[in-house]
Amino acid sequence: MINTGQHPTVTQVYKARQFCESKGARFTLLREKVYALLLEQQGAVGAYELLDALKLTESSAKPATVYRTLDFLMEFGLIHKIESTNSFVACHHFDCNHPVQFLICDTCGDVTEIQSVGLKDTLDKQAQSVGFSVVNQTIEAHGTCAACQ
Amino acid sequence: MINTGQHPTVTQVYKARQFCESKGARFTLLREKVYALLLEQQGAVGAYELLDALKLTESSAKPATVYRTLDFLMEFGLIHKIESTNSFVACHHFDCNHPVQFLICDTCGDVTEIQSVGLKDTLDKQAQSVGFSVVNQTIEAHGTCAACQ
DNA sequence: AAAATTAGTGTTATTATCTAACGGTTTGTT
DNA sequence: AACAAACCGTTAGATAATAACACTAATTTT
Repeated sequence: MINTGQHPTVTQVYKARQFCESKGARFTLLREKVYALLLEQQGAVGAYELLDALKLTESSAKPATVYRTLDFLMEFGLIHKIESTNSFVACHHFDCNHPVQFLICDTCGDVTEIQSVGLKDTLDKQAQSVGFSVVNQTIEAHGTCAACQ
Repeated sequence: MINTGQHPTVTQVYKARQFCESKGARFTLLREKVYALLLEQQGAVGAYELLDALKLTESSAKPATVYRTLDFLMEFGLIHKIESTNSFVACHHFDCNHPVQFLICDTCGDVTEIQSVGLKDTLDKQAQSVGFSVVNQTIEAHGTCAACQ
């Protein structure tokens, strides 16, 4: 790690660039900006909220701009979509290949990512037992986080 | 069970009416129609697809009509929303109070409901271990069903 | 280096999903 | 009968997402 002492977002963006380039994908300025914006958010953000933020430095940004960029970032696992709220969160450990589940606090909006292999396997096995082969999972829990109780 | 020998939908609608009325809720004609329509579908249906079907017998139906009705049916557990596809499925065992997870076949569109208490508990415990208290869960697996393999 | 190909972006338009608000009607309660 | 609550019709609009096409930048091939 070269960027020791940098602002967390800077470090994370650097990691993301390395990661993308190592896979032969281009981490363009637009992609960097969107990823950085998501990193700065606490909780998940809708695409249009993100669009508004992006417009501050990219006046030409339009819905398609954002959705295309989000698609790219999702494809490489740099961000995740929260299906139950149609919103997006940055992922901090795209490099390891863990399953993903979310704890979404309905009070403060905070989103915690957990990576339970056990949970994933349990669902896979349940599916297997009825002959269903799982390609991807959506596991999201809504409730109240520790801080809000 | 009084309706022995009836068409499955008829029986199920009857059960739903009993269930709602036992809870002091009105199972109106509109609600019955929407629930029956969902029962007849295989797989999940979007609200607008449902709206089109409903219009055949309820020409005044509008988006709000459908969404209000879906909200009611969800509140009483007669149907479920599939968050990852913004669509809806009828539930056949609203009377028992099991957790719900879905297996969604991306090939044929079929949706299988499973009720794994173990899966629910596993997620609850994972959440608890970080002080998060779960109110409701969204668990959906996409992949290929037995018939499509 | 030029040409060809691929990937990325700008832009316009449109579709899909969902909700707010208000008024009238039906149902249940006092 | 009067009242309150729940339900539905209707209009309007908000929010979420995609299609299609032209143009530009990067990469690969020749």
